[in-house]
Formats: sequence, C-alpha cells, structure tokens
Amino acid sequence: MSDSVVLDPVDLEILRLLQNDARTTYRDLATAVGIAPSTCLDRVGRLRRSGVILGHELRLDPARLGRSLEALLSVQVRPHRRELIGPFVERVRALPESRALFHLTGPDDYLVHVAVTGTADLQRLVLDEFTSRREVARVETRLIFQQWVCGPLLPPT
Amino acid sequence: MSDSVVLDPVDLEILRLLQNDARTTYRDLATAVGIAPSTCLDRVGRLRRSGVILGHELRLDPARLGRSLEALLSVQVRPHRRELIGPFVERVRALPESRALFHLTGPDDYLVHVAVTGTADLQRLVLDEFTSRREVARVETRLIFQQWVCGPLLPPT
DNA sequence: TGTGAAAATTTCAAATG
DNA sequence: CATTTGAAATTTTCACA
Repeated sequence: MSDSVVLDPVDLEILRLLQNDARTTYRDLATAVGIAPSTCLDRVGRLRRSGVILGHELRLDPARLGRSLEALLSVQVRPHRRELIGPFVERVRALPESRALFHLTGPDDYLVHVAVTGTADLQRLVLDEFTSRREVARVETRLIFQQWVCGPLLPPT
Repeated sequence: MSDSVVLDPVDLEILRLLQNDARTTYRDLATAVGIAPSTCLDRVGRLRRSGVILGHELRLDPARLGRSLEALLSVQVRPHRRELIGPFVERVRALPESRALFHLTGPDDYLVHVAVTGTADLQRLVLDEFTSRREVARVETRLIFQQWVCGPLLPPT
C-alpha cells in the first residue's frame, strides 16, 4: 500500500511538468516529453491509480480570503492515549481555521497550522478550541511571519 | 496588493468545488452553481488574476517517490540579521528535501518541513546543510508520525 | 506506444437583458 | 455591464493498429 513505485525518466519528467502547472494539457505534456498524447493520458492515469498522484489541488491565498494571520500551535495532549487523541485529531481537522495537522515526536505531540482573521480570532481559537479542552495540557502559539512552498518534490534525476 | 477581495456566494461556491477537485470542468462547475460555463470561465479567470487562486498544483505522495520519512526542523539563525537570513532562506528553499519553510515568532526562527529517504538521509541533511553552517545556532529535529491536510480554506458562508 | 477519429470541453465574439 | 448563447478551436479519450 505504501510501496515505492517504479518510475522511469518519462514519468519523472511528466511529474516535474505537472508540478509546475497541474493544468498542463496532455498535448503539451506529450510534446514536452516526446511521446503521444494518448500515452501521456495512460501514464498519468497509472500514476494516479498507483497513488503517486494524490490529487489536483487549488492553491488559494488565505490573506485574500480574509485570513491574513497564520500561526502554528504546538499542542500537548495528555494523557496521550488513543481514546483521547482520535477525537482530538478529528475535532482539529474539522475546524475551518485548520490548514494542516502533524503528529510529531518530541514533547509537543501535535502541530496545528491555522489561518485566522486576526489576533482576536486567534485568541478565541486557542482559548475556545484548545486550552478549554480537558485533554489539552499545553498550547504554544507561534505566528508565521512568512512562508515558502518549496520546489518540486522529486527524486534526483 | 494584499487586499481582501470581494467574493459573492457564487465565487465561494466555485472555490469550494475546485478545492475538492481542481480538475472539475467549467461545464460541471456551471451546472453545480447555476450559471453558464462561459461565465464560470470568466469568474475563475478573475479569481486567478485577483490573486485569490495562486495556482493549480499536483499533490504527490512523498512515500511513493522514495521519501518515506518526513520531519520538521526548528532552526535558530544567529545573529538574526538580514544579511544572514536572506541567503539562509534561499539555500533551504533550494534543497530538494525541503517541502516548506516558515519564518516564525519565538525562540526558534525557522521551521523547515523536509521529506527524506530515511534516518541516515535525515542525519546527513541536518549535519551537512544546517549544523555545519556558521549562522545556524541550533537545530531541533522532530519526526512526523502522521499528517493531515485540512478541509477547504474558506470563509464561513 | 502510436494513430486517428469521436466525444467532450474550453474559449470567444456577438447577442441579450 | 455581467451574463448567456452558440459556434469554432482545442483537448481528452478510446478503439484499433
């Protein structure tokens, strides 16, 4: 289920191109990698079915949607048992402010990436959705000054 | 440049649908929100030009690409001056292992999300690309057990 | 994997309210 | 002036070589 997949140079080149713009047409893709459009269709379909391609996503600007403040919350959940962390994860995932959630090693069990309208909204979020919870032992808030999405996630050619 | 944009309910519904699948056709989008496909084209174009839509991205599974270990590195850059942090940011962004980079408030200046092939690769990355640097005062590594991408980033309806 | 043709979609100019 | 119509251009998709 989580096995690495065999990818030939053509597959890699296709992924590289699609990472720059997921809307690149099969026709353009085909001419770029030197195969027929139908073969491209085939390959991309295979990459999707094999799980290498998880999905086509729209990247939105939170600031333009009124969420101009982003932050990372480090959260300790105690006791750290399945009965408690399952519901905790689900609640956090369901929050409209949540962008991403990580379960980590180390003293802080979870890291939550949130986007809010401002500091008041952030305070409300921390107090009402985190520290007020019995299982949340500690929350540490760090604001995000700036963030960068890094280049194509691809194995070296 | 970073102003919030006026979005009517139709725009929001379009964004909501495209967040679930960025490849939804204008035709399907149109029937779903109750307008003509050409108007959809127009609206999506406007959303792109206004900066709400930053791009169409492919989401890949790092594990299937041979990067089955992910981690977060907290990094202190000292002294924290522009002459040093500029090049630091650029170097980190250029690493093939980097997935995302955050500049944060708090004692740890940067958080780097990396995807590597295994612990040996992670050790090499930390030692050769971070702690060996004069400006890097401290690196704290936390492994990612599990991560979740959270639901559509959208203002409440 | 490629070819070629059919189906579907995108795109645009002109028309509409 | 945003929206729709309708038709042309392009792209996707599929059967078959």
